[in-house]
Amino acid sequence: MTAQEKIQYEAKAAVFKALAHPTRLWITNQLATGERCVCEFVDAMEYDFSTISKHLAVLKQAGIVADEKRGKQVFYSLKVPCVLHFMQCLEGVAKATTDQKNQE
Amino acid sequence: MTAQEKIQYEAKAAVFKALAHPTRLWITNQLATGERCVCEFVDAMEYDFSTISKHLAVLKQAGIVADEKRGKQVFYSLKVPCVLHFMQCLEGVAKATTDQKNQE
DNA sequence: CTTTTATTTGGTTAACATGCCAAATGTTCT
DNA sequence: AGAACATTTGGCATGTTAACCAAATAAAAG
Repeated sequence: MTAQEKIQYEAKAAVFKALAHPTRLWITNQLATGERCVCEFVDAMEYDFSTISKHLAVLKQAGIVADEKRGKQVFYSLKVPCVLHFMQCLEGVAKATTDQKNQE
Repeated sequence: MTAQEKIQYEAKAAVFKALAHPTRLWITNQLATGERCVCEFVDAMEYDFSTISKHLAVLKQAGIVADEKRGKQVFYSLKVPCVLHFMQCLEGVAKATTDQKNQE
């Protein structure tokens, strides 16, 4: 593996890492149908404002979402729609692992 | 979010988490063209046998790869090819973040 | 059956992630 | 300007991850 390749894999791994949390995955999925205000996420989840805000910062930093301030509110939107396709593909994998857990 | 949905997102996040490491992403990509023996990964990377083995265990646990012992060696293969498509899609995102880093 | 080869498992340590609270920032309304 | 609202930032406690080394297992060869 060359130094260049290493950088490439690190960059891609960072994107996976940003998505590797149920809350952030849920947020991403919420953006499938269009932009959302931070307040909408907070209302729908049991978490603190600051917690949601930090999750959004992680997604933004990874280049997965974009933010735009309009008035007092901040709206987030999805920059990488292919995440949704991949999530769909994982439907089966996730089912297998949860079934496995239930068996134990 | 219902309890059922929560479980779904947790299961999918677990898959992202398993892929969220440069070494594991590289391993996954190596499997694109077919199965590989553990020893091949160790030869190509600078890491310890045990380190590689643990990365493979993470991928296996997540349902991303399958393992098969043949003789003294263990061969790993890719169970979820759509990971490769997604990695390809991330080409652009990863490039943007590395460019951003270079600018700093 | 002992040695060699291939791989996994256990233990340890340092770095990182997550959630909450409190405080800071920025925007609109009065 | 000052109050009120929406969001971000900093700090802290707790839990998790990643790497190495050493020891354990498992198959094959001598």
